Amino acid sequence: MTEAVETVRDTKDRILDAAEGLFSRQGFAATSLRQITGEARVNLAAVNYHFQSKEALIVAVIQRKMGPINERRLALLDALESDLPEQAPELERVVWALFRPVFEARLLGVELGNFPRLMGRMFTEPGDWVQRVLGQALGGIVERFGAAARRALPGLRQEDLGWGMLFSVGAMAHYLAGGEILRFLSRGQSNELDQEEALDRLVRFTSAGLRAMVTGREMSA
Amino acid sequence: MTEAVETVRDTKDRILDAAEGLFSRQGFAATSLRQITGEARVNLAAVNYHFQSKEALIVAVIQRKMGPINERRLALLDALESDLPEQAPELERVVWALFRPVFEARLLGVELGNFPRLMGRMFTEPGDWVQRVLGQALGGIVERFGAAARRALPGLRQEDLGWGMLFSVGAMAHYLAGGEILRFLSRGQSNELDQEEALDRLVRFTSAGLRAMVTGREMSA
DNA sequence: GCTTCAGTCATACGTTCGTTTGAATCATAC
DNA sequence: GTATGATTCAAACGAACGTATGACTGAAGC
Repeated sequence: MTEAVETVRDTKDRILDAAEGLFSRQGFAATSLRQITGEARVNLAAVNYHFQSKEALIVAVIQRKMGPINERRLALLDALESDLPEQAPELERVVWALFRPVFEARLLGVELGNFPRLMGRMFTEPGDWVQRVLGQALGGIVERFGAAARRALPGLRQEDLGWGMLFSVGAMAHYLAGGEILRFLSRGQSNELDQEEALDRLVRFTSAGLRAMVTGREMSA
Repeated sequence: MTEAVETVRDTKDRILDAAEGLFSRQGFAATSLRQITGEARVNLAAVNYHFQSKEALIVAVIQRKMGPINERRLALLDALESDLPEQAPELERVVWALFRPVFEARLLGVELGNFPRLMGRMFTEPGDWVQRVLGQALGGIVERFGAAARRALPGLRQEDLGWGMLFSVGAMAHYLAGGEILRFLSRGQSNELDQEEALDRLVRFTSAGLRAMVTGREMSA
């Protein structure tokens, strides 16, 4: 009985879900609307009806999950800072607040689904406008977490922070997007993708890397 | 006088050069053969004549630069190990030998051109067969450098190494592929892309991260 | 000087792409 | 029950895709 009725919300969400999964596995350019509507079992024209274009669909896919993730990030950082109002929080805790929301299976009732892997792809996805959407969505996040990191790590210059963030985001994105390559690099020794262990490892790796970015500033040559 | 004669080598290389640049900027799927032949100023059919297909062209683009890079990597590592035959080389030196060839402007007479950026993209590129080409090209490298890293870092388990390599490759790939995002993350403070500084930063970041992967191995619950 | 053959060229093939159209279908309100 | 507005549907659009074809070009071999 329930399956006979398919509301608009069903259709839009089914499109978004199918698109998210296919984009994460194949990338934006290599995924056709016919694949998406086929997997979502909706009519081809539904994409251009509910969204206006393929490009707008991509933006919708990103924004649906990116907003809640960023809210959660800020909430975690707020909690950290109000926990010890006087002193700066430990660097590991700041980094943890940045990465944790991406690893959470459920997020304020929002299933992440295939979004983490898609998020990993986005950062290296070609196309100026994808980068623009990403930059717009991350603007405030970079500012807040950058300030927190510099408070947690005295001596870290703005320039050092930029490099550290670049590498950290790369490490995260690569893990999230990584399919077979993890198993390959570790030669089968790594355990199956345990989210908690992965988050812990990532936090430790990037925190140590960030610390190594602060230098005594001897003139290099 | 020189421009009137265009040999086969000219044509094949012009295709490879144009393809490398376009692939690195747009990705494989989003780049059409007409774009490539247009930029290379050769006939459309030349691609399917000199290479058999678009897919084979991609493989050719990758292998042209990947081989020399890996040879150079092994040469640098050999030099390191024969330098101090008794003791293990410092971790930073091992990591340096792994990354340095990608950053070198000239490499055994081979111009790297747009390949570094393409290399950054490849790791997150969708498509099973791209991953297969990559894995095949990197097999020996992972083995040799993994062993060297474990000798440089006693206590680093195979599992730890797998995670560390995953994050390290991600950091490298993200920097190489990164276009505007570096300037964005650093809020305009970072200097222009200075290859030497970038390599130094990357080595410091990933070495510190790798060191943080070795743990006392208390059962994590 | 004729043959040979690797290379280049314009052109077209069949397919798939994103998008559009207009009719059919449905729930809701009166 | 009939009108209304939103949604779904099959079908088609023109454009762009990767690939294939066959004629043309030019230097090398004899």
